Amino acid sequence: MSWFDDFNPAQREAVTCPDGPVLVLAGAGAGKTKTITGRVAWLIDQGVRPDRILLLTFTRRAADEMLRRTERQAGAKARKVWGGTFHSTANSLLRRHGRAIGLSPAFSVIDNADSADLMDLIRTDLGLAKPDKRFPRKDTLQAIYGRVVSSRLKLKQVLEDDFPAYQEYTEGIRQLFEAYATRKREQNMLDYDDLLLFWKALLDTPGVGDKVADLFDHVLVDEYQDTNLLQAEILQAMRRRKRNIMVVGDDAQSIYSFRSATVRNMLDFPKQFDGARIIKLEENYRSTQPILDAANAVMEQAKERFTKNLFTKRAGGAKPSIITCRDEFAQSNEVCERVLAKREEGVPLKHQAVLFRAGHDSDQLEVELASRNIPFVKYGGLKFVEAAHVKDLVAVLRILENPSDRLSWLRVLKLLPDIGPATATKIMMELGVTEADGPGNPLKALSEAPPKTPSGAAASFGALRAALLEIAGNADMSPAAQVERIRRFYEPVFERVYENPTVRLRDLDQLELIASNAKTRNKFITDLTLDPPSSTADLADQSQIDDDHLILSTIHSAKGLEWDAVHVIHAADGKIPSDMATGSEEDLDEERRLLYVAMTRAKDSLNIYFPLRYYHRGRSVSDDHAYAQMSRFLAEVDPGLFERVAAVGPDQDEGTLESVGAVDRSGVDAMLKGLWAD
DNA sequence: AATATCCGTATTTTT
DNA sequence: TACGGATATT
Repeated sequence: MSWFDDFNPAQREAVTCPDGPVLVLAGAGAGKTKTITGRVAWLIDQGVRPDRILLLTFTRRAADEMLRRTERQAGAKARKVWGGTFHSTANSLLRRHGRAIGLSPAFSVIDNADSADLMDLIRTDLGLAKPDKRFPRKDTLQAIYGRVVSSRLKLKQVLEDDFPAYQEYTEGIRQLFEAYATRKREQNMLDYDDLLLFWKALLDTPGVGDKVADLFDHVLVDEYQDTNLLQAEILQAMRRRKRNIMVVGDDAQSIYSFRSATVRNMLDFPKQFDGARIIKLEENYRSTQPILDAANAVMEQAKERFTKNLFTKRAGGAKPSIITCRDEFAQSNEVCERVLAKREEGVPLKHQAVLFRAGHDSDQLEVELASRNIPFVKYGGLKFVEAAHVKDLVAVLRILENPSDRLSWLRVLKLLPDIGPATATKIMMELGVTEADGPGNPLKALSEAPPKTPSGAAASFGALRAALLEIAGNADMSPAAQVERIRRFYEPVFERVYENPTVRLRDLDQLELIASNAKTRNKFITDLTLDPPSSTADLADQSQIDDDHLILSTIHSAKGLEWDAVHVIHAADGKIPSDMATGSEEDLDEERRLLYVAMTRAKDSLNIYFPLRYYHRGRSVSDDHAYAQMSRFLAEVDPGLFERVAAVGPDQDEGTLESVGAVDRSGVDAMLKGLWAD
């Protein structure tokens, strides 16, 4: 078998090991993807049915990439492998088998923002917002809830550990969460946490649980260090009869603890799965030794340290550079220069990436790239589906899909003039949009007995009604056509509600474009929440994207990827580590791992930039600025591991007028005096 | 009851 | 800053 030859002994062991639990510890660049895809291909080759293999990955994109690679080795039948994220797998399983636990297959999936809105609603309904003002706000509630579910800890414990300021509201919060769960159940809605929770519940249900678990002969899990306790429990339940499971991960690359991911899952795996075989992949095939040396040095300072150092047989290579820039503008300039220089050396743009901590860290660079006509695609930090206007339009689709979805009704109705929460509630009552999924049919009511509305809202309510009824009465309408039809109602409304309609209008175009790729409305809505566009390329007209383009990405979104040349920007204290994450040693260690992940994405060339000065953006034209320190993670390692460079950027000193002629204050003085004369 | 205005505060990463 | 939330106004 030809593809089989270029595995090293450890990889080969992982690929061909016999049935049973296996833990693969794979350092950065050790051929993790290759090993997993090799394993899947090998299993298929051994006669395992592809549709009985479950491959759990971190993103939809990773799953697609792996299946594509498996296909090369095992042929087209590899397409039948179940691949996806925990959440998307839960979604599929629950749509098929959810009836067994009283879940209608048409359930809708809500994102964190919707979940927070619903909690906010309940908070008001229960009167919890009133008595004092320190009751947690909706986003905090959402965070607490997610933490309780995914860490499997008690509410009391979570509040004590992570939200001590709210401990006195424990009872109120508990009440609210109970009501929240009930409402979701009544309205047939699942949030992200529920997807996992219900999957677990399905597995725990006598009779059904075993059947679901037995759907798969083999389960493989990528990026295991970034799973949470609930996910580990799901895996245990999935594998209680057939114990064939392989998990692959690297404890040094765990960067999702904010989502309750815990490396404990990796450490405990041998306990959870008795007799687990442990295989270590330590040889790095990606980076040059100087890059690895620097990355290892950064990790050495971690408080808690697991991994041994990575090594490579790749000889030579330049030391990574740390480039000190005068300010952010100089940084952008320097990145552009170096990217272009690399391209001159023969490294195409798409084999280069610029990485950063937060989505907006690339804003200034994007301006510079655009002005120089350097094409780029950005991954991560996209807020497309969270934008209010996108949510508005999707809410109309949600109403059509699930007419008892009060949250969406409320959102849409409140857009209309003279309709606020009170009137909206009244209208919902008239339509029979009940809490419970009752016998009433709101759309039928809308058609037969239109509710009374304030006179100011009459016209736009009529437009909404027409759109809803037309789409509901036309079963053949494609998702894109539905979006188009809704826009006819929405755009006039939207121009009244939002300040800058023109910019936002483009998002609606993009939404329509995405809809045109969807088969059904339900799938469109679900995909939008479960697998939202993750890059600017997902949003752009494909023909508009240059063949060769630079990659911009948050470090989180860069996970698992590699490039010839990597440029890490904003390596300043306050950015990496983020100011928001310097509270505890654990937080700091995670930020450190983040930098480690960024550095180990590089194959041949690694440039790390940090601006000395940050201007306070905003208000006046003053030159308010603060000086930054180099990231503490870099400052504390042996300077000999890096090449240090200073870049001042383009010359900004253009001379001042004062130096050109004589000084004349008389005009200004007269003007100032004149201000106060009557 | 809806909307305009003001004030204070959080501010990241993603399924 | 920009946004959410509380208060003032229509």
